[in-house]
Amino acid sequence: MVKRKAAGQISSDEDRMYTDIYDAVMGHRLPPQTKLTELGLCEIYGLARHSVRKVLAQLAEDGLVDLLPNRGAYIASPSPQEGSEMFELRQALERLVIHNVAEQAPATKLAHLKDMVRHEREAWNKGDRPTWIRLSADFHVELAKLSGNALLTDILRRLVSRTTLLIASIESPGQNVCSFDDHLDILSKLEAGDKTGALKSMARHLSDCAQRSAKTEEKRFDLRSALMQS
Amino acid sequence: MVKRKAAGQISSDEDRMYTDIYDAVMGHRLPPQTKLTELGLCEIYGLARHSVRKVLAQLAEDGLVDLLPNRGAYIASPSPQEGSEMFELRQALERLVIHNVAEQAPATKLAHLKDMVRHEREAWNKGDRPTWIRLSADFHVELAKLSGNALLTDILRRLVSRTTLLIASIESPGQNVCSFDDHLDILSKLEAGDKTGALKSMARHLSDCAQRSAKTEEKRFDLRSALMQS
DNA sequence: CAAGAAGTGATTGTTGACAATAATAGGGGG
DNA sequence: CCCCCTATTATTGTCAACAATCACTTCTTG
Repeated sequence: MVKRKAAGQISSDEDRMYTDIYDAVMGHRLPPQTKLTELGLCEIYGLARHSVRKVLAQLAEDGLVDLLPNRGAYIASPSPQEGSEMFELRQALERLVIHNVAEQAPATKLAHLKDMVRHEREAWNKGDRPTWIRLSADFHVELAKLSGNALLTDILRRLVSRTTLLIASIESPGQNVCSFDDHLDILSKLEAGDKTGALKSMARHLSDCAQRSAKTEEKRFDLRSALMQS
Repeated sequence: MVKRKAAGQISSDEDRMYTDIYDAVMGHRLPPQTKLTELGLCEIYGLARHSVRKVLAQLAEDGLVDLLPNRGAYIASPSPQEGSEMFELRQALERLVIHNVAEQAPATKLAHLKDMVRHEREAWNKGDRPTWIRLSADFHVELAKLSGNALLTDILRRLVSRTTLLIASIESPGQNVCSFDDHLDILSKLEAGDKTGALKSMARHLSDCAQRSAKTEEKRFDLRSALMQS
């Protein structure tokens, strides 16, 4: 469950709308550039327009939707440029995460993460893609929590959402983009007290993800240019 | 001037309110924990309450005010814990900034920054503390812009605001907390192509700032405990 | 006299109506 | 036949009144 800061109380319906859209985006039932009309969401969730706008603002803040003035809310579609910026940032931030966890976090806390990876694998095996994608993202956020830096966790949480949105738009279901094997590898390095190894594993993991998403975006671009010629 | 993303158009009055409060906080004319009542701000800026609430939400998003449900908006007062978290993050992010600027940015772009530092020194010499603090913060943001990573710039901008708020609450006007000498040092290292040196200068600069703010916060705490005994 | 409870005033949160803007469809001129 | 201009419709942005909540004063009671 995604936590948000106190900014006017949050009704349970608003919370539901947020997570619904989040899940729908991650399961790419809501493809990028889909328009979300306020009135439509009002009817679906029985909320006042004001509340809908509040949730949309939160989604925009987390980078999941783009809010165009006088034109409405659209599911975000990160450009390749933004994609590489995200991963560059994540490299810097998750390096700090690993550093702090390796230095400070007790090994007992890592058990929780191992459970998560187990569930990740289960979801993958069952073909439950939305759950898998969500857990795959949560792994990085939960790891960040162990760093003890709340600010870092919050920023990384948003960044992971955006990254996941990027990945969710990839249409190759056979390819696993953010492997639980990698996650398990990072965990075992941390358990063994091998900080340098953990740093390397994380760096490679992120670099792999970045490359994969960049490649598929390139493919998408080629496809478009191919259509242009016809 | 602080740029914000498109999220419903921004009237010039709303913009003015944002920058006014920003400046007032930085010049510590608005000390932490000061309450900002909506109606008061409405009268001052001739805005509707709705607009005021929108700006307050933005300020909260940037970490300058705390928004307590049903209790109103208060100028934020970062705890020592948050303070150290901020600087830890800035160390990681600004290392990335320096790295990118050293690798990519053309030296000609650095001229602009040199001008800024000049103005910084002027403001300091004139005793214009608000302007100095603002320029001192802007230096880091403008440097981040040269990194070419818009996401990084945006995150760092908020972080710098929060840091500056922390620093602004320090009551020793004689002490310069974020020296332009340091800024100049970083610039010259970058100009000379000395990436390692620039990284070190930046790291030391931030570490100095962190230490100073931590020290004064400790002092404040002592003062409070002293009052408790009376 | 102190502590707690109820009432009052001030402040925030929400709802619905109105205004402004952008997307769409239809018609006239080139 | 295509393009541009205008009218209509749909959607977003803003405003003002209403409801809920909180802070404070006053009154009662042990």
